Amino acid sequence: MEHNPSTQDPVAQILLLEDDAPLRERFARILAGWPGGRLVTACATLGEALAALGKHKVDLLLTDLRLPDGHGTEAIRQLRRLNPNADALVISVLADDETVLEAIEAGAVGYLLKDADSIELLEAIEEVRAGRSPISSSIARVLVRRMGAPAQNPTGPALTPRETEILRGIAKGFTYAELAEWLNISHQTVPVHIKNIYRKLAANNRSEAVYEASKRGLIRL
Amino acid sequence: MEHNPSTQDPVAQILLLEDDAPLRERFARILAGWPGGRLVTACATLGEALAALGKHKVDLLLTDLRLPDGHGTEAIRQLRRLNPNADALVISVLADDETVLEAIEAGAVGYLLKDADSIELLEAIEEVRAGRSPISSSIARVLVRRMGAPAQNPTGPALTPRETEILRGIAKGFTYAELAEWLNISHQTVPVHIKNIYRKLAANNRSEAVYEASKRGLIRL
DNA sequence: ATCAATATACCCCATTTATGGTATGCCCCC
DNA sequence: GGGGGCATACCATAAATGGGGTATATTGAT
Repeated sequence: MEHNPSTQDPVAQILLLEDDAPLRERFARILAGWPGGRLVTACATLGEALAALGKHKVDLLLTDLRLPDGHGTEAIRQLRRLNPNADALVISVLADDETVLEAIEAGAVGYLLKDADSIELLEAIEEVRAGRSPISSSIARVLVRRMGAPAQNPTGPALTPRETEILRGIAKGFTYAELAEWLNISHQTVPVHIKNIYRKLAANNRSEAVYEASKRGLIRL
Repeated sequence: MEHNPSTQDPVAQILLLEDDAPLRERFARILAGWPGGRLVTACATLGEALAALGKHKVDLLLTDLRLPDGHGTEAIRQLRRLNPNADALVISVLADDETVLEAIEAGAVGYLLKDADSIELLEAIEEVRAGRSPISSSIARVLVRRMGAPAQNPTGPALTPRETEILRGIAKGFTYAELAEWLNISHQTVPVHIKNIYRKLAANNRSEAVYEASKRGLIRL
C-alpha cells in the first residue's frame, strides 16, 4: 500500500454519513476545527449521501452502517466505484460478523466501534490517510477469527499430509500425471488420494474440492 | 467466541518470548507489578519456549517472531496444540504480509507492532483476555487488504457478469449440464463461457480457475 | 501383538472436460 | 451505422476425470 504524496490531496475532502443528529453534529464540529480535512457535507440518510457522492469529489467517507433508508455499505460501494482511491471509515455500534465482514468487503479500511471511550476521530482519520487501518479490537477479533487458525479448528474430517499436498496441486490445476511426477508416485496412486479427498470433503470433483477446502481453511489460496 | 469466566483462570499464566534482553526485562518488570497475570517464564529462544510450554500450563503467550533459533509462530502453534484455549499475542517489528498472515494463521489473536509509541502491554493483554484482538493499525491493514474489497481492485482482466456466475457455479462443483440447467441456457453455451474464463485467468482447468479467481478476489469463497 | 490409518499400486470404463472451429442476435458507444 | 463486446448456439474429438474394485507395506497406537 504505497503512499504517493503527490497524488494524495493533503486536505481530505470528507463526507460524513450519520443518522444520529447529536453525534453527527459532534463529528462535524470536530472536523470543522481540523486543518487536515474539509467536511464536504454531513448527511443523515443513505439517499443524501449517494446524491452527494455524485456531486462532489470525496476522498474520505465517514459512515455509520444502520441508516433509516438503507445500509452504509452501499455508500462505501458507491464511493469506491466513483473513486477507487478514496477511503472509507466505518463508525458503528454493530459488531456482528456479518456486518463487519460486509463492510470490509465493501471496501472499508477502518472500523471504529461506537461505544465506551470517546472515539478518537481525528487520530483514526490520520491513520487511514497514512494507509493504516484503525480498527477497534472487538472488530479486529472478527477478522482474526475469520482469517486465523482454521488449521487448528478444522471444520470436518482432517486431511492427511499427503492429501493436503495433492489438494494444493489440484488447486494449482495439475493433472493426475503432473501430480504423480511432482510427488514421485505412480500415476495410478494419485486418483486414490483424490477419491479419499472427495469423500472427506463431500465433493465430487476438483473445483468443488478446492472450494470446500478453502472454505474450511484446509488450504490457503 | 464465547467467554466463560468459570473456565477462565482469573490470573493468566503468561509465557514471554523475546530475544532482545532489554525489552524482555522491561516487559518482565511490567508484568511483575501486575496482578492480572503471573509471568511463568521469560524465554530468549524458541527452544527454551518450546521446552517451557511442555512443562507449564500457559494461558497467554507474549512472543516476538524473529528469534535466533527459529520463528515465534512455532511457539504459537505449540501453545495452541497443547492448550487450544490459550491466547497468543505477537509483539514484533515485522509487518510484511506474509509474516503477519502466518502469525494469524498460527493462531495469534493480537499483533502489536514494535515501534514508535511505547507499547501499552497491559492494556493489550486485557483486551486479549476479554476476547478482543488488539492489533496495530499497520498490521490491521494487512488483514483488511487481504479480506476486503478485492472486487474493487481486480488484478487482471475483468470477468463479465455471466462469466462470474458460471465461475461461482464451477467452484461449487456444478457440471456443464447442471450449469446449463441452472442458468437456463444450452449445455453447448456453457463451455464457451468457460473457455473465455480460462483465457482471462490463464487457467487450463476448473480447479485452477477457482484458485486463480479466488486469489484475485474475483470470487469469494 | 494387533488394529487402524496411511500411502502405495494396478485395472476397467462411463462420464466429463478441454479445445478447436463457426455463427447469430443484441446493445451500447462513438 | 458500424464496431466491439457480450451472450447465445452447435459440432466434433482427444484427453482427463470420477467411481468401482482389490491389494500390499509401513507406521503408530492400543
